[in-house]
Amino acid sequence: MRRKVTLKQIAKELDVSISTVSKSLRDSTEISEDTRQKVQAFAKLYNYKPNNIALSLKNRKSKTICILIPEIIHHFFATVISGVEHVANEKGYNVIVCLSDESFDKEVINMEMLANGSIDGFIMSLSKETQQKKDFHHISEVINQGMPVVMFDRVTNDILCDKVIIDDNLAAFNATQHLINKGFRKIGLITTVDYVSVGKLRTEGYIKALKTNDIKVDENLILKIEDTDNFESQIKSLLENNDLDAVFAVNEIFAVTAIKIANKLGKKVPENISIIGFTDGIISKYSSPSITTVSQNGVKMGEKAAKMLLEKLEIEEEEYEEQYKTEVIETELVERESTI
Amino acid sequence: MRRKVTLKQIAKELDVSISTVSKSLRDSTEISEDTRQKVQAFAKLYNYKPNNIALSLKNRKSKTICILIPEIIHHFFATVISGVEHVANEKGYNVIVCLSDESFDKEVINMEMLANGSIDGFIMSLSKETQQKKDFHHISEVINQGMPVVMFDRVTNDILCDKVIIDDNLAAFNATQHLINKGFRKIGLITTVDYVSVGKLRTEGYIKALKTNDIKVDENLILKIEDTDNFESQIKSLLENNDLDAVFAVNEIFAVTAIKIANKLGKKVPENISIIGFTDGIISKYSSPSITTVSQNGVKMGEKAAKMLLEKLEIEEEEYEEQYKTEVIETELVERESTI
DNA sequence: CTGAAAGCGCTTACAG
DNA sequence: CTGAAAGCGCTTACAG
Repeated sequence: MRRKVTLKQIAKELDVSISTVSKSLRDSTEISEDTRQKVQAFAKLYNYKPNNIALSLKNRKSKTICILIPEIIHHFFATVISGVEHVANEKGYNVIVCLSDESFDKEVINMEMLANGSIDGFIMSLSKETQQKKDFHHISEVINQGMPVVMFDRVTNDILCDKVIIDDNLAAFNATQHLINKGFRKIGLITTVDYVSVGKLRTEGYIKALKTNDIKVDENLILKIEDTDNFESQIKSLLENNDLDAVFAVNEIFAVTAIKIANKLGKKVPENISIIGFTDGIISKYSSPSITTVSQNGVKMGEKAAKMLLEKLEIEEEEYEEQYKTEVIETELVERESTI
Repeated sequence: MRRKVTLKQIAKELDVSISTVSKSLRDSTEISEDTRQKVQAFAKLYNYKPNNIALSLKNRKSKTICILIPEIIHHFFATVISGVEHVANEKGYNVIVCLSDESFDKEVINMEMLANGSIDGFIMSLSKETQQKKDFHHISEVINQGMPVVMFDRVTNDILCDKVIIDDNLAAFNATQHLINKGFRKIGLITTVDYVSVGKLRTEGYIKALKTNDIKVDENLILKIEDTDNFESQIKSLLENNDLDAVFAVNEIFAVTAIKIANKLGKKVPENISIIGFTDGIISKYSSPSITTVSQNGVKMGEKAAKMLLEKLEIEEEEYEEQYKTEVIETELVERESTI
């Protein structure tokens, strides 16, 4: 077991100063061709690699960014990570992934822990609990310290920073309009409780589409799910008690569950009831029937968020101006087998 | 925008030495109650947090580990990350997630980049390309430097280190035996090419089960898929050209695709053909019919791997002995609707 | 062309 | 009880 070699050791071996070694390795013209070659050869032989931590301390940046998300099991977040990772790696940045598990406390702890030099910036999507509490002090604190933050998907207007979102309202409007265009009027909505920002926006888009088409909004057709553990029975009641033409679900789990329950109730999808989901994940793709869905393009969101963050990190402090952008990523309706 | 406060600044403000500040904050008994309180109050007011990077450099450890995986989009890997993250966070460690994208080069670059002080240890699953090349020098190099590595799932016998695996052979044997017990004899296998270690082991388990039950192994019923882009047609031929009773697929994508194709060919699952998959992911759970599958328990694998790694990290260098364990995580057959 | 010094932000053995 | 010094591993302005 041979420990990593340091500049100091090389200097000692070669009987030169540490400065000379450092400069030689960085190809400084200050150093004679001769010494440079000697040092470089030696360094190569011993497989010298500069210590990242020392560099971080010296440069006051870690070349590492953090993506802080509520859950990794959700396919959407996994795709975002994938997008972030690619852009970051390309620019020589590492990515720390942190999970808040939808908990406010964990979100705070994670941010405080990493904001002390470990990372250069955050990409984050709010936990449910944070959205509910509307307490964002941990985020504004980090921003106040001069650390850039990019929020995506679950964002808040209470914090000024770069954001990457989709137009949830419009996407939901379009999905609903698509169903209306097929001639449906009794369209159910399976959504989340209102404090989840994207759920609320999607609900609004649905309502707007109905109103635009002079369809009366029937609260009985709107199911707001709070608890992700036991929502099957709620969906069952919705489908049982209302003779729906179609359903718009704000995520793919709700959509696929609706299909399963419809089947059990003897309603064929899409013959008897059409279903549209949200988020183009593997469930939608591999479900039978495969699910027509609003494609959210997590990879693109991640890439964009990473690009925005790195841009902020790369500009010199002097020319830094506080100017925040909100990028809206295009969604598209992917038609599959769950709609006629 | 107010920068993070340092010991130096506090020292200056309070007109004491940096050492005194440092000791006060660490509650050293060397310091008078008075100074201690004064310093602590001031630090709290200015929200002082020690700089992680400086601590890392000083302590020669970063309290960060890396999980290096081929893909994050695969649900299995996402669950492993989740397990690793929980255990690590509990012990005050951060987790860097790196993706090799199944590429040998990316795996090497990632490891070399992080092995220089950024992290204290690796948890990893080999990329396909690495398994194919059988080139593991990057891993042995890291281990030689004294950095602990824990491999999981896709491991190799060529490297001595801690490992967390499932008994792929046995799990496949059991799954196949389950089908045989139902009275099936014409059982197809959809697997990967042999250089993917787990694919090979699962293939062997399948063959062993057949042989144990005196069923002739028919190579025509074994489909080895190399390219994940275009395997539908291959599965289609398999199902079309052979009147199978059942299919054992080594992952859930293959399993769900088999179901879809069977449906299209007019074969009902499970009435006409039973299907068992591998990896208990969301696809298996939400597919219609839901899929009977070998549950791999990624969370548990991740937790175990993290525990093993942290254990190595926490023991003192002196008492460190090179002793490697291979933990086998139990699998279980989750019966659902795709088998009779 | 080479090296000593200062510094990034911290800790700690040692001196006073 | 307090502080100066050395050190973690590096870079770089400056002196010689």
